[in-house]
Amino acid sequence: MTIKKLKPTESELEILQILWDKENATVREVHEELSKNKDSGYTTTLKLLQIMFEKGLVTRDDSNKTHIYQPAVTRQKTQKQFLDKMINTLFAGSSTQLVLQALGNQKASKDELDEIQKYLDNLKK
Amino acid sequence: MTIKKLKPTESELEILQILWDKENATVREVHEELSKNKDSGYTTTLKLLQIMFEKGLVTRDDSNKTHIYQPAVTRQKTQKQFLDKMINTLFAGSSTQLVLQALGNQKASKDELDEIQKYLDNLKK
DNA sequence: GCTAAATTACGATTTTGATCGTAACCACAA
DNA sequence: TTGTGGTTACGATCAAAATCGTAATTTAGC
Repeated sequence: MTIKKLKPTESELEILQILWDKENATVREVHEELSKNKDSGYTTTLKLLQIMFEKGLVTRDDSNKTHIYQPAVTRQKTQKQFLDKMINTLFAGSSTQLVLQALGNQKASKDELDEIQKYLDNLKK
Repeated sequence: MTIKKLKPTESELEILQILWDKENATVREVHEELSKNKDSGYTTTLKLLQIMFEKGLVTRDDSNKTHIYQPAVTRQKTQKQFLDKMINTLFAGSSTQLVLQALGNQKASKDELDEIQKYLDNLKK
């Protein structure tokens, strides 16, 4: 069970986001969605998906002419992967620091804060 | 005063970390520190610092033969920059999600949890 | 079967980041 | 003066990622 430590690139992350949201999608669908934020050609998107397939980041159903892609890595695992990395390279290994910074940076609603609070209480047992 | 939105690369971040810790440092000092984790040549570190200087990520005192480098961007601002980016590309814009994930991933000490709690209380006013 | 439209496959190019080799430079001591 | 050790400057190379152009393939409609 060789755990492949493949870190998606920036572009691959954008595509994963779309696939996570849609569950699955064709190249065209992914491309349409991508086009809202950037403008690169259709074949670029295609190529990226092909590369991601080779890397094992996505799977695909190619039984029909138009292939259908699905994410092969979970949102959660990927989030964790990047969070850990970030904690190490930017927060000197302290997740607490990251949390404090995140809380300070963004304005969270009362409900959200409550949710965090609840989770905290739970953690502290 | 358009602050250039330069995103440090992975390698540049490693160097910034060192400079933030040391306040300032020579190329050799940075290189020594870097060498603990990776092994690349001295001139590589030098080149990186020169590029970072051109980008405005660091300043330097070159009044002496041995130049002394200082960070030109703050740890805080850089952390925020990457956090925001991450929240957008991986957490669908929800900082709360990121916080919960971070709290779940890493084990924090009682003291740290208390600290977060305190901060939370403060936020909720 | 034949063509048109859409798709995939694939190679080539471009860009960016990281790495290094070598020359030039400088200070100091023998 | 000359050489030595440590430094900066700079170009070249290497690797990875992103982008695109074009050919081949497939399917549907005639």
